[in-house]
Amino acid sequence: MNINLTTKQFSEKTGISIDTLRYYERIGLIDPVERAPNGHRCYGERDLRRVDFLKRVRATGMSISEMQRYVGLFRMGNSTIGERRMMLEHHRQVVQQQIQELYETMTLLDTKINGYIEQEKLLQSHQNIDNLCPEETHNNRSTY
Amino acid sequence: MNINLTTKQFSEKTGISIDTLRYYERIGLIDPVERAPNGHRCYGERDLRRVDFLKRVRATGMSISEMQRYVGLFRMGNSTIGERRMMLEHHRQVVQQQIQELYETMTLLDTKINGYIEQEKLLQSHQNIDNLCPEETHNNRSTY
DNA sequence: CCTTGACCTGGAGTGCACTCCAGCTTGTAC
DNA sequence: GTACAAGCTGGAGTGCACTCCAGGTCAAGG
Repeated sequence: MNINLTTKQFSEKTGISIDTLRYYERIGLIDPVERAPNGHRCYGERDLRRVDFLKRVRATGMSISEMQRYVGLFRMGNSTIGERRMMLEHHRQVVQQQIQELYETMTLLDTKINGYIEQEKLLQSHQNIDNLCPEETHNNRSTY
Repeated sequence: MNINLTTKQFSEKTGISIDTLRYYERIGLIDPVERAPNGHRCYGERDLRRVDFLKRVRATGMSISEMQRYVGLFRMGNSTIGERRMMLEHHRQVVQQQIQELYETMTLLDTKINGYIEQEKLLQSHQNIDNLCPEETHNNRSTY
């Protein structure tokens, strides 16, 4: 079951660029990757699981330095489990808030989209009567 | 009903820093704000509505250049309504995907948090029997 | 043997979205 | 009347998270 991927393969599999992978290794987000005899990196399952995790938290707004802190705690062993749990609980809250905000924005977008659809209909009908009241079609509400 | 706010008041009301407000004006995201006789900015309702909108889409990941494009279209009048609607529809999709991703991450976080809680309990009980099997408490799974 | 392409390293460069600064004017409080 | 906060401008600086680059090694194919 052990996988053994080249940098390129691993990059394609994770969707993270080669440069970013090396960067993550440099700054300690992933442990030094195993090397083939020729010095080339040899990514394994462990790396895949870790990068998947990092990718998820990164994509949901955890900063690099926070991730570094988390990984640092992980390396220190069991004594830091409480702290790690607290970090994840904190991030969970952040994620929760983001979801809230996104829903609110989606509602706003729906309202605006519907407004635009209405305006488009109106413009259509005004066109049909040969643009008799152009000023009426120029809805100059100040809201974007 | 007309409001008339100083830069500072407006900044506090919108939660956007003074510098950012002036920056948004500079790059055309908001129209030149009215001025008091002394040259100081005088933010009104129109600005408030617009900034609120910008803030929302910004917070949900629309880039500055996209916002500039949208605002540019707005300025061009009714002929761009279709395009604006399409932009908002596109952003709606982006928002939708973000929500999806956030939910998935939340599930992951919950799993991890519960795992940590279990481990904490285990450590607790091992401590109670005076750490007889320390290697067992050192759960060395390779996943962060 | 030579080219091609994937990989390596350390370090420099990039783009985004602000954020800060110097040097100025203006308005209010003591 | 003088301190002091708040405002103004144009331009420079910052921090983040990558991303690119020069200059090199190595392995396989023609």
